[in-house]
Amino acid sequence: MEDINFFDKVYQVVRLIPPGRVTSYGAIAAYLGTKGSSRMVGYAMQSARKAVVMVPAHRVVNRQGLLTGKFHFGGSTMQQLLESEGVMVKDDQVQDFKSLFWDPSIELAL
DNA sequence: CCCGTGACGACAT
DNA sequence: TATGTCGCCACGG
Repeated sequence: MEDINFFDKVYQVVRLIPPGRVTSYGAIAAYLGTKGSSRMVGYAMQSARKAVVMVPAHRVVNRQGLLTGKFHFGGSTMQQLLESEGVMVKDDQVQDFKSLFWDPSIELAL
C-alpha cells in the first residue's frame, strides 16, 4: 500500500469521498500521515486534473469549507458541481459544511 | 543540484 | 475576531 506515490494516495482517498459530501485538504493529509503537508494535497489535486482516472476534486475544500480551488477547475465551476450533488454553496463557501464534512480518518478508520 | 512556488493549516499578534 | 507569518514538502525550471 505504501508503494504508491503520495499523489496516488490522495487520489484514492478523494475518490472514496461519497457524493454530497466534502472533506478538507488537511483531513486527507492527516489520514495519509502527513498532516503538515496539507499543501501537497492541494498540489496533488492540480495534478489529479491530468490523472488517468477522474478525481472528484470538487469535493475537496479547505478547512473553512471554502472553495479555494474553484479557479483552477477551469470552465465549469466547482460550486456548480457541488450543488449538483446536493451541496449548498454560497459565496464560495459550503453551507452546513460541518454536517457534510467527511473525515477519512473516521469514515475509513480501520 | 538549487531556488521558487503553492487547491493549506496552525499559531502569533 | 481579523490579519500576518511560518512551516510543510513535492515538482518544475
